[in-house]
Amino acid sequence: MTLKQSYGIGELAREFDVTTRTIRFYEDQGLLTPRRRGQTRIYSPADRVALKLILRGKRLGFSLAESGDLIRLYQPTGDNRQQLGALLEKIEEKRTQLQQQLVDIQVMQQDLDAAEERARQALKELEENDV
Amino acid sequence: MTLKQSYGIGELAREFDVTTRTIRFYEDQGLLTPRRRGQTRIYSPADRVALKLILRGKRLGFSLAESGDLIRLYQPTGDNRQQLGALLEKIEEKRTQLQQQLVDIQVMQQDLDAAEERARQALKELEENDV
DNA sequence: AGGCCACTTTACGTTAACGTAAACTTCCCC
DNA sequence: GGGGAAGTTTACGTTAACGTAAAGTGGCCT
Repeated sequence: MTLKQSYGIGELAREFDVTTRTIRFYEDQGLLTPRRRGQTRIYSPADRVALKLILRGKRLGFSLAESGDLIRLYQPTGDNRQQLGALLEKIEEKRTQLQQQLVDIQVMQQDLDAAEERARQALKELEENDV
Repeated sequence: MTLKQSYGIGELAREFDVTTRTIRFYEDQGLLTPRRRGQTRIYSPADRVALKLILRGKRLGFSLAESGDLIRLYQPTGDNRQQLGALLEKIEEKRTQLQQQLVDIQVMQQDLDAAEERARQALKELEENDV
């Protein structure tokens, strides 16, 4: 048994812990493109991947527009040289941004280490005064 | 010659490339606490560090409230056990979040690698049709 | 048939994080 | 003493990313 090949909106909502409103909003923004059965939305595995990308982007502070860019980086569009060039530029740009974020995270982690150390030290001193 | 020990608002704005409006807004939110000379704001090195923290936080998608938490992690407040405990919890929480972000970044970097590879491949095929 | 889901559309409301404009004060310079 | 330049307060405006309500549709169960 391989992957499921279609999903309902409630199903996705539960899986990723977002509201159906949110999912429909992303469609409004052009980030998801479900087909319809009657008037009901049916989502493909590609839509599911896109949603996953969006939420990952959110955790990193990306705007929906930025996540839209990322999604498009995946869609192998019949491209000419112009577009492929622009694409490579965008990729490079994102790479730079991610690098910066990596550095930011590392610095913050060190800051947290220091803060924890100070807190533990303060606790220790309280203990000693207790004795 | 050591560090400067006070800064003007315009000075900070230029250094960090934000508007003075933004800096005053952060003060409104309780994230900066400049003293005054007359009616003019004078910022301490601590304020400058706080501002740096805020902007780093922004690059990682933190809200101002979250950055406010981080700033407070630095201010060695005369603490009792209760507060120190809560502090250590907060630190642990942030740590977890940063870990998740690290993973997210790594996955995205791999995705970018794949996207770049595909783009380069598409370019190559265009070249070959040109010959 | 009645009822209960899960789904739909439409539309107005909300919050965060500033932008933008207007109308001052202060200081410095010529 | 007139005019920038940089600072200030007050206040309304704006954008992104949804929340929230209202009213309707379609299936399935009993």
